[in-house]
Amino acid sequence: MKKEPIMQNISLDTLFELSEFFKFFGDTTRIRVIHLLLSGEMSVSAIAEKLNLEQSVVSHQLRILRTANLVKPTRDGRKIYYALDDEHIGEIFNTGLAHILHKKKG
Amino acid sequence: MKKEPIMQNISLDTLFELSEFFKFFGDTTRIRVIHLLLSGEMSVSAIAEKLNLEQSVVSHQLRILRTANLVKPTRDGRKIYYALDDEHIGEIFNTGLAHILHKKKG
DNA sequence: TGTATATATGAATTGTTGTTCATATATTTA
DNA sequence: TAAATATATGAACAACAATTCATATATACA
Repeated sequence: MKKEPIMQNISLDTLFELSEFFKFFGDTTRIRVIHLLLSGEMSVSAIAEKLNLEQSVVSHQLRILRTANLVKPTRDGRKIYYALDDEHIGEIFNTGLAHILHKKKG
Repeated sequence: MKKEPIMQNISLDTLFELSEFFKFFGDTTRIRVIHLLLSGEMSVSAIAEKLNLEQSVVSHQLRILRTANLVKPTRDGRKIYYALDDEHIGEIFNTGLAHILHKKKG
């Protein structure tokens, strides 16, 4: 089933927000974090270790994602576990991924 | 029907390409151009006029989209008409838009 | 062939963004 | 309460990206 894209009237504001939203996916570090969290919540240190990144880098990027409500933190003792906040995120990730993989095949 | 995001093993390279891909949507000018082209092909000058942007701004951004094969040009006389090259683009645009609109409602 | 029109491009500038490093805050435990 | 651990944050720096302006190229037409 192929959906025809139908253009709606979308305000400048909404288009701006949309581009801002896509920006969150437009960085390698953040997309790797998002990818990791697709399999479940994880602590900051675990993310850093798994992705082989400095703790500070991960914290900075998590703050950006958290501020945008893409991830949400839960404290447990001194660890803070981050999880994806929105169900749509996986969908967007996968749609983009499908495109990339489709193009790879040619 | 809600799809559970299932994490696959994705190479670092692919994740990088994915973030690069999302970058194209992460700019107001480009997302406005993409939005416009969802309704069909359009010449450079028509895009510039419709979006109230300098011709040079539009050309620069079109080059970026063209290089990434997101749009394709067709010359007719001295006008060049640009169209979205990939069917996925509308899908990705709409998925992001759905997210934005969903959040607006709260 | 010269002029007008449509688009593309290069260089300079400016604004933005990611990382690094140092340090601060919060929590646990000795 | 002091030390250790986990995370967050601010400032500085470097890399990058978007716009502007000037100009180049390509096509059409008089």
